[in-house]
Amino acid sequence: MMVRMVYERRDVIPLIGEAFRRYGFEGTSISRLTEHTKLGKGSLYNFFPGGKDAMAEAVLDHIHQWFETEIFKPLDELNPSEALDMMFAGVSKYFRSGQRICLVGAFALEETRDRFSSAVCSYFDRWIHALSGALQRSGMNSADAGTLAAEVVAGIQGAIVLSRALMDETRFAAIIARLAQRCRGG
Amino acid sequence: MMVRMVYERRDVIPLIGEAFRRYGFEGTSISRLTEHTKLGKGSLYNFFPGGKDAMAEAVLDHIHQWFETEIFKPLDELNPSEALDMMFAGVSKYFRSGQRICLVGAFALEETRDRFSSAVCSYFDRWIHALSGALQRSGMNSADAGTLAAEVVAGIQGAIVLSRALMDETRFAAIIARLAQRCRGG
DNA sequence: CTTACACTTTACCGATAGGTACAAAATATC
DNA sequence: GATATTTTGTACCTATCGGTAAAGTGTAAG
Repeated sequence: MMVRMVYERRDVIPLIGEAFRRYGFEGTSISRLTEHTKLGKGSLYNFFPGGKDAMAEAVLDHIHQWFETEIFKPLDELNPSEALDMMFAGVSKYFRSGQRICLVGAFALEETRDRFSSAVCSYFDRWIHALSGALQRSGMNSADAGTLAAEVVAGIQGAIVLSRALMDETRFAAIIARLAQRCRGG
Repeated sequence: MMVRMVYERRDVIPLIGEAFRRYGFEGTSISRLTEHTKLGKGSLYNFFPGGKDAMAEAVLDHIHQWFETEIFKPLDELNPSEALDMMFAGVSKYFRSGQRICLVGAFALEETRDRFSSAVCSYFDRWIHALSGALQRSGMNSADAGTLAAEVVAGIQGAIVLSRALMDETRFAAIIARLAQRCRGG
């Protein structure tokens, strides 16, 4: 077994993710990634023999894992009220009040959706079902919980778009607050 | 004055817009635009001496004009209930139940936002204010109307993201229906 | 018919795209 | 320390990128 190196595959995935966030999938060139990761082309293709597509796949998987442990699992297992607080606080921090985009949402809007459709689909599907489950455990009936869950997940995506478009972080916070309120039955 | 030709500048703008929608700004190459518009490179640069940026600017302007006459003006001038119906019906048709993306929203997520920030910002600003005005005329107080307007515009953007991610048009319709219901005070 | 101008076609430009080849260097195993 | 394996740097490949130049073609006004 090798001793932990400064740059392993798993260390470079978040850096690639940030580059995709900033420039989009098409707008991120390999040479831009070498600057951003401080890794040569050879190293990049050594870690990701599948090229840019494989990098995107790895990034999407990494994101899904983060949400799985930080958001989805708590929604499944914790008591609903606590889990909902955790979710809204978690996404506000993760998306930096809308200044950091949701890469999965951005991919859904691009042509790249077709290339990574299963990753994109499973992320949102998992989120909605986890949220819907928590809402049901908090006393909501199944149909209402499903509708509200989809509404909330969509609302978060929309809040990112809007706060970035208007370059106003407070928009994100305001919309998130309203969504949280409605989950509490307001 | 010249006789109306088959391809004028204004005829080609929607075609360029559709290409941007499908492939994104970075993903749309000039050669792809020549195929999509059936115009040579020379013709394109004759119509848009500023290149791809000028094309995007023209497309954004064209979109804003469409919304101005079909959505924003009615919200300003018609009676609120009628204007709201028109808005929800209009966007559902325009975005083809989420299968056709909002280019302005997509630009807000990309790096291109910085290049076209004023067009992106004014589009959403205008929409929110027009909607807020209609909601106020329907009896809502100013603060609530402003909050709900932002929520609805964000919700529409989120509905596009979600329905595309899940490849399910019915999601779009369901979320739009709920947003409409809340505008009617439900 | 001629002149003027709008439009199109074609060839071309340097830069950069994603990707490969391969030798050198670093590291791990024995 | 010798050997096997990973990791890295560099040079290189073809294709395409956005954009330009200029000659040619069509149309319209005088």
